[in-house]
Amino acid sequence: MKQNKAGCDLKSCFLCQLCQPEWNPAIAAYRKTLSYKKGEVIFKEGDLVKGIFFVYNGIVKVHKQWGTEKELIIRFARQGDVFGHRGFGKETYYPISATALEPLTVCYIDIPFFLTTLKMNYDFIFKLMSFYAAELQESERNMRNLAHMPVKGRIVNALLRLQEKFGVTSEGFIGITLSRQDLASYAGTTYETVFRIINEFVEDNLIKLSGKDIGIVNMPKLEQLIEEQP
Amino acid sequence: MKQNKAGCDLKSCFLCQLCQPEWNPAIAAYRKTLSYKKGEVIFKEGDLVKGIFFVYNGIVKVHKQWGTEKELIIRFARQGDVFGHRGFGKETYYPISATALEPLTVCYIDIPFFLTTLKMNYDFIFKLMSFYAAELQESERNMRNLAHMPVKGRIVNALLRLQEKFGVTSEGFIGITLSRQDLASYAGTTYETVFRIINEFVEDNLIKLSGKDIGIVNMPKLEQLIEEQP
DNA sequence: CGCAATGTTGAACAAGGTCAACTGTGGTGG
DNA sequence: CCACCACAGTTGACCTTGTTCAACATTGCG
Repeated sequence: MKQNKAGCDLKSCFLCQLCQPEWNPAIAAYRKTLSYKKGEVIFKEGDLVKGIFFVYNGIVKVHKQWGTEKELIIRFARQGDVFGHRGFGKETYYPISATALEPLTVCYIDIPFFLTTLKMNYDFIFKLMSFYAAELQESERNMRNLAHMPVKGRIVNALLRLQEKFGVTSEGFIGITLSRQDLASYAGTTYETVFRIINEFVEDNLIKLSGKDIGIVNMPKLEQLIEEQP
Repeated sequence: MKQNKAGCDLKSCFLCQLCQPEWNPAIAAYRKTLSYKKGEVIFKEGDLVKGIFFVYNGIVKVHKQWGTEKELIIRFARQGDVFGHRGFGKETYYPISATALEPLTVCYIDIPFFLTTLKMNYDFIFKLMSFYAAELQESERNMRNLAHMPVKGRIVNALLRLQEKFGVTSEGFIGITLSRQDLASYAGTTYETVFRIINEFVEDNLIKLSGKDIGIVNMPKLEQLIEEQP
C-alpha cells in the first residue's frame, strides 16, 4: 500500500486537516468534516456546486453517466486528493458525479471561502492551476487512448494507472478492490469484455487473482501490449 | 462567420495585441509575432516548452499522435484562442502537437515572462485557471463520448462543436474548411467511416455540402442522434 | 502532362458489444 | 438450520459496427 501523503494534492492549501492539522478557528468555521457510507453518492451530475472536497480517508470514484446504464469513471480519489473542483469557472453545476467506494471521510469547504483563500494566496492558486493543467494532460491522453487503443491495451492501462495510484499490497496485489463493473467503466468497455481479457491475462501469466483483487505479474509484457498497434 | 472577439480567451491578459493593442515597450521585448504557412508544425509532442501562444489570425489544430498514422484532434484554435498552455506544471515537454491549418499569425510569449505576469496579476491567473477548468470539462465530456457514443453521434458532435466555434457563413456552411481526414481525427474515427456517414446525412437531408464545406440543415434531427442509445 | 495527394466506393473481416443462460454466494426469513 | 431469492460473477454464441484493404476516380499542382 502506498504511504500516506504529507498533505493534500495542493500542498500548503491551509484548508484541510492534512495540510493544517492544528486547530485554527479562522478556518474551522468553514471547514466541515463529512462522512459517507460505501456506495453513497456525494454529488451527482447537474447538482449545484457549493463547495470543494478533500479526502481524509476512503476512496471516491468520479464518474460521468451516459444514459442510465453506462458510465465512464474519470478518476479515483484517495487520501489527500481533491475532488469536486470541476465545478469551477462559468458552470455552477457539477459536470460529473462522485460516489464513495469505501467508507469515506472528507473535508468540505464552501466555495466563497475557498475563493477568498485563493485570492489571498498566490502559491495556492498557482498550485491549483498546475493541478488543473496536469489533469488536463491526463484527460487528453486518455481521450486519445479511448479513441485509438484497442480494449486490451485500455484495460492494461487502467490496471497500471490503478497500481500507480493505489500501490501494491505485500502480497503483490493492487491496493484497491474494484468490482469488474467499475474496472470496465474505468477502462471504457463492458463488463463481459473485462472478464475475458482478465482471464486471458491470467492464463498468459501476466497477472494473478485473489478474489476480486488483481496483481500484476509481468509488467514488461503488459506494457508491450499498450504500445501495440492493432 | 463569427465576429472577432474583443480580446483573447484570457481577457485582460495584457500580453497579446488583441488585449493590449497599444505599443508597450515593457511587454514588447517579450512578445514576438510569428507567422506560419499552411500545414507548418508549430511544435510537436515531446518538444521542450518555451512559451505560450495566442492566435492573431488563422487556424491551428492541436492534436495528439498515436503511432505514426493515427491522430486525435483535441481542439482547434482560432483568433483570440490560447494554445501551448498544456505544457505547464511539472512536465516541461508538450504533450500535444500544434499545426497550422491556414496561414497563421500568432503572438508568442516566453514562459519566464508569462509566469512573471501571472504572479503580478491575480485576475489573470484566475482567468487562466477558469480556462483550464473549462477545458477539463470539455475534455472529460469528450472522453465519455468517445467511450460510449456510437460513431454517428460522435461525428454529429464534431460538426456541432465546429459550428459553435467557427460559426456559419452567409450560405449556411460551417465556417471552417476541413479535410475529411481532419474531421475523422476530430471525431475519433476513420476517414472512410466519416465519408459514408456524411453521405448518409446528405441523403437524409440533415446536412448539405459545397465542396469540402459542410452545412447543417436539420439541427434538431442531428441533436437527436447524439442522445440516441445504441 | 503526369504524378501525388485526396476523395469515393465496395467487400471482407474482426473486435467487441449484446443477449441469454448458468453458477456461485451471501443474506433473510421461516 | 435450511430453503429461497437476489444479485454479482462467468461463460458461450451471435451479430452489429466500424475498421481495413484494395481498387478506382478526381483534384490540384509543378
